[in-house]
Amino acid sequence: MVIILQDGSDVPVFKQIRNQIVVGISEGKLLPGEKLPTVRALAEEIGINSMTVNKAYQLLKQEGYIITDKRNGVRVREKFASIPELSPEAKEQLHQMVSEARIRGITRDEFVALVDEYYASSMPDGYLQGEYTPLLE
Amino acid sequence: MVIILQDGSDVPVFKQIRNQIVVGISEGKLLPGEKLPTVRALAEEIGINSMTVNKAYQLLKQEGYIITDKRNGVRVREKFASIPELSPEAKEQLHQMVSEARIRGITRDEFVALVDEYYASSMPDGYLQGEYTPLLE
Amino acid sequence: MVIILQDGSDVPVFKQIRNQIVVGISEGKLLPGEKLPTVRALAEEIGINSMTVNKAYQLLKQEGYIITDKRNGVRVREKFASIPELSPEAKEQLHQMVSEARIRGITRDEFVALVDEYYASSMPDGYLQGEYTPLLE
Amino acid sequence: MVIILQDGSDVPVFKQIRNQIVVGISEGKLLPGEKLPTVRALAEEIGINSMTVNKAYQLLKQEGYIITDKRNGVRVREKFASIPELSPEAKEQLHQMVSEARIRGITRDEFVALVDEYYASSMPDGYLQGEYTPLLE
DNA sequence: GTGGTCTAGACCACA
DNA sequence: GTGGTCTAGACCACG
Repeated sequence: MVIILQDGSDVPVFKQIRNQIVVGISEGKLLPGEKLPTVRALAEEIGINSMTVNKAYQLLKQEGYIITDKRNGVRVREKFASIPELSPEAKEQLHQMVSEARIRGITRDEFVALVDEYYASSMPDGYLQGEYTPLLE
Repeated sequence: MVIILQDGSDVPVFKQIRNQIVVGISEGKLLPGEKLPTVRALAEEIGINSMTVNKAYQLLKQEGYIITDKRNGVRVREKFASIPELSPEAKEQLHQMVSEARIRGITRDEFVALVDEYYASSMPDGYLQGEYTPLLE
Repeated sequence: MVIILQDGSDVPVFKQIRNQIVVGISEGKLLPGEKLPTVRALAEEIGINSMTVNKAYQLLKQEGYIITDKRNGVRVREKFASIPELSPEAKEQLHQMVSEARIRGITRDEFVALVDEYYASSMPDGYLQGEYTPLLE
Repeated sequence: MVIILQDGSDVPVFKQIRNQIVVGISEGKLLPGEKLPTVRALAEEIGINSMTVNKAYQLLKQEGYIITDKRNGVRVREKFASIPELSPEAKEQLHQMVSEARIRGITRDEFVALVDEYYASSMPDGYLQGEYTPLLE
């Protein structure tokens, strides 16, 4: 999987990495248990400092998306907990997005069509769910 | 309309103000053409530096949500263009949200239910649309 | 409140800081809402790099112990959620400690006496509990 | 006795082994004088490098939990000294745990209940005590 | 002035 | 060779 950094973005580099890996997991571009590049390798590949990659990995680890291990390096978690609620922050964000869409005159159906498009990209229901391994908020 | 600042939020204060005004417009708590408080008045009301309120208003003006008028102060725009596309940033944000929801095991229907809830809060179709006055991206 | 760094300790500096602040909150040496030193000030005070202090603060923030804010700097959270369960890691740690105590011949009563001693140092029941603001594991 | 390695744990492998053996002794799953598997056997059994097992055994030996004997291999110590004090590190750890429990709103009685549970799993008073054979700190 | 991010380069424990 | 920690110094957005 390739990480592509947006140049002038206001979202920090470490978070861009984190975001793209999360999307990758959701869409099956990163398989459960798959090994991720080492901190140093990824840093060199995308031309940034390894501490920044480290920061991204730490965040992903702490959120429960990946597992780091001296023996095996960094790997995508095998199974994810089923937490059928968005975080309050995500809900607020969605609320905000709907408001802006509404002002643009985007109808409910148009909005939902976009949601469906993204759901179509991600893996089928239950693909990642398994034994209880809670994600942190 | 009351602006409520979140205490420990990562969202900058000026953006919190901007966000709440946008939601207010979408949900009819701020009517088209309605006069907003002056920078200084709002700053005093919520107990922050007026530079910060100014920044929020500048952003809202630049995005086309409000209009500043020498005679009448700041007012909500009367009519908004119909731009039936989210901004690329918003789309990417939605993509990201769907991905994270997917990993949590949230189904398409559960997600859409949330969207519907927020659509129910906002004003009916076409409420704000009128003569062509494009929003800036 | 003074932070004292253990020199040859194998526990990382940023975690020592985090630990001492947590104990400080529990024992009332840091009051709810109290302002903590700035990143730079604390770094200088204990003679370490400010990124290390930053790391400690980030951790505390993410665990819900403190609130960082550009306006007000860093402050101890006002109210903590009541989560009447230790984390699985903490339970395992306690299990381990009891096992080692047992081998040393320390009786249950001797062990509990130590627990009581530490409980006596901390603030009374409900001192920090309030509206729901969940701690992260 | 079976050693089970936690996959994504922050606890180093050699320490996980050491910990489980200590708990095993305390709870009678490893009897005084019982022979432990050889380094190579255990390494193969749990699928890790034998250097790592060696490290665990060295630590256990240094702490006085096991005895290596040219003729008989590695055995659990027969009798342990009565040292009715936790190590300073363990005390500090307990202090830390009580502080965090306190902030979560866990009462003294709830905490002690957990301690009792672990004491119930371990062997009765004096089970391992005998002639003076001091543990190293 | 504040927290937050990033760099380049070093060192360490673990495996 | 791996992840993790720390440093010294720089820059940025927010307020």
